[in-house]
Amino acid sequence: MGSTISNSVINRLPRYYRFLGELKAAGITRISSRELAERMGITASQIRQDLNCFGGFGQQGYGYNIPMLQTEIGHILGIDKLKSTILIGMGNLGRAITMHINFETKGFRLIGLFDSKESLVGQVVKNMPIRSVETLDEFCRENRPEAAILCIPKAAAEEIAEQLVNLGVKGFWNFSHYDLGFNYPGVKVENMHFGDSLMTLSYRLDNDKIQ
Amino acid sequence: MGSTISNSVINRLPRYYRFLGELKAAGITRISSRELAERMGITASQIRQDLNCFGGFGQQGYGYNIPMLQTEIGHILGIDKLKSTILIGMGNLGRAITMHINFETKGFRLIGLFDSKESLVGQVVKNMPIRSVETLDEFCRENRPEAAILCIPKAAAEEIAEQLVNLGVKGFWNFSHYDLGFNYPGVKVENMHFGDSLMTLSYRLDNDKIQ
DNA sequence: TAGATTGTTAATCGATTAACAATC
DNA sequence: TAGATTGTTAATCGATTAACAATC
Repeated sequence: MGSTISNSVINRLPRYYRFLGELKAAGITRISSRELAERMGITASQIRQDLNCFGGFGQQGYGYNIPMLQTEIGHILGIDKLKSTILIGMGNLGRAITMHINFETKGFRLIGLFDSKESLVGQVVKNMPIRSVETLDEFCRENRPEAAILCIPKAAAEEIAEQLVNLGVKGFWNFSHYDLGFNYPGVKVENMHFGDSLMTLSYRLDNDKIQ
Repeated sequence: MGSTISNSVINRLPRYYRFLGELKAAGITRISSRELAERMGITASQIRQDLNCFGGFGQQGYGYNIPMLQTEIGHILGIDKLKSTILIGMGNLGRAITMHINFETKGFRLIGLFDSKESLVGQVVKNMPIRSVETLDEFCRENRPEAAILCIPKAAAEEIAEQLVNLGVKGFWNFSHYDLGFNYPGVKVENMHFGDSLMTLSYRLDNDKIQ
């Protein structure tokens, strides 16, 4: 096992996790691939194929045990292994993410907030002080964050990403418009490109009128 | 032409638009598919295939004119046709999106902000008053928004989405954990599932160690 | 004209769906 | 046991890459 799982499969796992969580919350304990497929709007084949990348979690003639399957998928996603994370850029967006996201249920622990604006430094958000980016090196050498969240403009992101990669950061949750991806091979990047997503919606609204 | 363009192609268009914008800003006026491919980390074939879904924008022996190509892609994306949009849910996230996003350069015009919390109603953000969701029907019948941004929890999203679809909203930028997608055929949805993205990053950090 | 690079067709690759034997 | 549903192999479909003739 290892790195042979396709991106398409990995990107679907969180959605499975979510649907199974809802079913569990509704008190349902068992489901067939056929029924789950129907609820999710995909095919039963795809579900069985996807799951069997990681092992046989079902039982013939019965289906899948919902709480067990959810736990397994969470484990595959590594959300039970909290990874230390810092956030750079405490503007509107950074602040909202800090407040809004439940990191602990998604595999991360937010341990530091940073901004370059001196007027923000020292403010406390979610029980953490906003630190000066000047202290980033020191903080990282002491606390060894595995991941970083970039809520800063493109130009700043280029600089900071370089610095963080050198400090051993292995993964980025990237809200900037800087395409980190292929500049640092080996580093994992998940892009949240708001603008790209909006433009895609614009296209769909103006085109494919039917269905 | 019309609805025969694959999602893969459409999802790549905003990134082309972004890269061409940067090249234009750098004062470069001309580029070959080979060189653009190199900069973007994709193949030249893919660029030529993608562009030729919409027409021949290049010139043999020369390449592509950067400003012209960017304008064309913007036009394809429909970002030169502003679509009226409302935002529901003025918590941390909704507020950040209102402040942070440049809607006008991405095909949208934000015309209304809504929240159910009476304590927020009347507050002014970006020169717009936060309105009560009670007034949503009235506002939509008067202003006919084409799109809506959902920054509310799943349960609220289910209700509000139903209401908005009935009021003629044709597209959703969805930050909630409610999977609108297949409940309303014909309605366009772009999901921004923060949690899903974070979990995917978690997987990548814990797995595919090499490269 | 010769060189470069597109537009486009053909070949390859990967992902999704269908089918079915294994088995609970 | 009979019925149901998985795990898995085979078939199909779609997307990406390669190749090359057209043409600026």
